[in-house]
Amino acid sequence: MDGTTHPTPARLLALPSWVINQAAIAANRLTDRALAGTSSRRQFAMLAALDEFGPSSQADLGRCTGIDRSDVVAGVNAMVKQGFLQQRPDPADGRRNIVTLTPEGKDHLERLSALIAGAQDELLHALSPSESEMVVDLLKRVLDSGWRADER
Amino acid sequence: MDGTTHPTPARLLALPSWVINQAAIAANRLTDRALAGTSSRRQFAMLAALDEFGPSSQADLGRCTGIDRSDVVAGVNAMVKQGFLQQRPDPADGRRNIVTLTPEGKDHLERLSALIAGAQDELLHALSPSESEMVVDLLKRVLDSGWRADER
DNA sequence: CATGAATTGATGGCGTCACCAACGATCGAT
DNA sequence: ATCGATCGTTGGTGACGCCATCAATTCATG
Repeated sequence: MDGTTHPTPARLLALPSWVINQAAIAANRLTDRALAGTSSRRQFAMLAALDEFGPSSQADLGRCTGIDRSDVVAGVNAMVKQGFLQQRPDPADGRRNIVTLTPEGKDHLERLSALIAGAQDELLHALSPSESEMVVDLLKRVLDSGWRADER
Repeated sequence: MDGTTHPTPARLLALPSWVINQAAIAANRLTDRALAGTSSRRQFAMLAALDEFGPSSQADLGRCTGIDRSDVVAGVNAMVKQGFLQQRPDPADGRRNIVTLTPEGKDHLERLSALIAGAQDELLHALSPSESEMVVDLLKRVLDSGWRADER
């Protein structure tokens, strides 16, 4: 190896899973830096879900965001403590907690959303808008083809 | 929320970073299951690099695979212990260790390669070959546009 | 040649993440 | 009334990405 140049092995570049993972590493690093400790990506996902679907149980929250039930707990607790979420038992089902987005939570969501939007631009500045759209659409089809954690 | 269906929030589907990350989660899960404890993804990357570039220092190994120097150590030690790698000091540079792929390591690499190839097919079975190629090419351009860990 | 900057292997640690197993409580269907 | 499924919760696991630091060594500078 040269020492000054660091080419990537062709065997890795030929692996979609490798390339996708490296892209995800870059994407996560950029968004984490953009968020800069204000919140985690997971919490943003939960806020976004609550904003779009309204009050939900924690299990539903986890399902639509792809987050494990057990991991939703910590996120909900933290954001309740911050005043972004409200948690109350479901009167119609004693098992469930109904989680609601507070106005402060909504504000926080919009704040985070702006920060994350900037990260997207950094991440994809090498691609044209139509190319960016193409990557996203293709990857969405990959996701739709299955392979959530519990399935299969 | 419905409880039986679990739609993904549009705000997340609109984020390239989110979609890429979810795809990476699926990709990693599939490859990890394919490897099934025979080796880690990291170790495969290191084997692939050594096979393609020949004996390298640990630092170079880490650079071309995107693995931190400190994490290369553990991987090398483990694979030396397994007989897949050989480690000797560089006579020309007292700081470096020269890591070499053994014949057993080469065999192991090919074994892992076959397992991982299967995972790629599972991952991308919803896309045509040309579409798969397109995703990979586009993501490679994203990677080329920078954002390795130490830069910037 | 002497000095300081840079690189290397290595250790230890950090926080996040995805995931799993289990539990008591509760609900639903039979 | 019973059994299976679902809920929130706890606890834990392993891999991962990353960082700070260290002594040893090399290299570039004067």
